[in-house]
Amino acid sequence: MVQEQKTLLAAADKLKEYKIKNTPQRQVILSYLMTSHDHPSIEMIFNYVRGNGFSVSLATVYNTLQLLIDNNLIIEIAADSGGHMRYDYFEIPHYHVICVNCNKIVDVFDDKYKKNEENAQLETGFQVFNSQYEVYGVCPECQKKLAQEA
Amino acid sequence: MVQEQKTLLAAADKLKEYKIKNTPQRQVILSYLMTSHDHPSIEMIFNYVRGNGFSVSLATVYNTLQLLIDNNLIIEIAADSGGHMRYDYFEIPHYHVICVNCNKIVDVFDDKYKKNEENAQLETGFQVFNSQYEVYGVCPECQKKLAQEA
DNA sequence: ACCGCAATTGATAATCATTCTCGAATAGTA
DNA sequence: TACTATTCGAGAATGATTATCAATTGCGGT
Repeated sequence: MVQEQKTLLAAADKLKEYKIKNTPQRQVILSYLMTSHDHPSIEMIFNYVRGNGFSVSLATVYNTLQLLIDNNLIIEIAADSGGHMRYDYFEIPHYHVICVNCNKIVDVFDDKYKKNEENAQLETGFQVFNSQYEVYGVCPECQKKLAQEA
Repeated sequence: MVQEQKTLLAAADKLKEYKIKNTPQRQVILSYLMTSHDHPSIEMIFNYVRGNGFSVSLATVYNTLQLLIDNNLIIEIAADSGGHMRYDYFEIPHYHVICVNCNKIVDVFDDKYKKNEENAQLETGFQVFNSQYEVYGVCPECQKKLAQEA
């Protein structure tokens, strides 16, 4: 069995686990997010699904992503400059370091930031179920580029 | 001197400090963000400025906010459901606890989350200059409401 | 205090991401 | 296999954001 089929099955299992009705579109979108680490935009997801021989419309991509967000399977990242939302499968807690120059997003698998959730709950009385940490800076490549220009 | 005038002067000082050219519109917008703690949306800011007898267009509100963001004077908060961006003066580090039901935003003045910036820099080689932490949950009021409905 | 000019404003138009609509297709169940 | 609620999708509608550009204005230099 080729790798591609395995990840499709993994996605199907995950959908079943969350009691989300399975469709080819949902399977492909989720499997893409589960295996790729490129924090794709809506457009990238749309192109990926069509590029792999599945039919899909933009409306379906939007609907599916919202559904996965509501089920806490994925998160939405606001990559500020450029203004496009990006999406990320979020089984393992991690945070994002974002380059404000080229919008690259790098994962850091460290869940220390999650410890603040407890405190947030105590301070505010909110019933907390998730949190997100994002760091802004300039990536090594852009540091070089910007130094040359100056 | 009335309070309102004081905050306008404070905003003017801040603009000078950051070498941003002073205009009435910028002064009012910044003073609003500096003194209000209601994390306003674009629309709220627009209405506030007009409501206080200053002329302004939406384009100017957008431009001014982007300028203040670029100067790290304010930050943009993605209040997910509803999808409207909210803005917050950010001199004193704090994080936001957001109600996913009513979109209320509560400040928690605790900068422990900022400690992760150092690690992010080490892990990724990025030159880090800022970070943002957001917690998602249900506020006490909405907890009651949702319990009653069930 | 005034000049000159680069920067800003603002009304409106243009753009473009996202949501809506609703008939057709489909998944899951019995 | 048949049934029914759900989902899909093409295109239209919406609405937030950005672009345009002439008129205005802030401000450093004189």
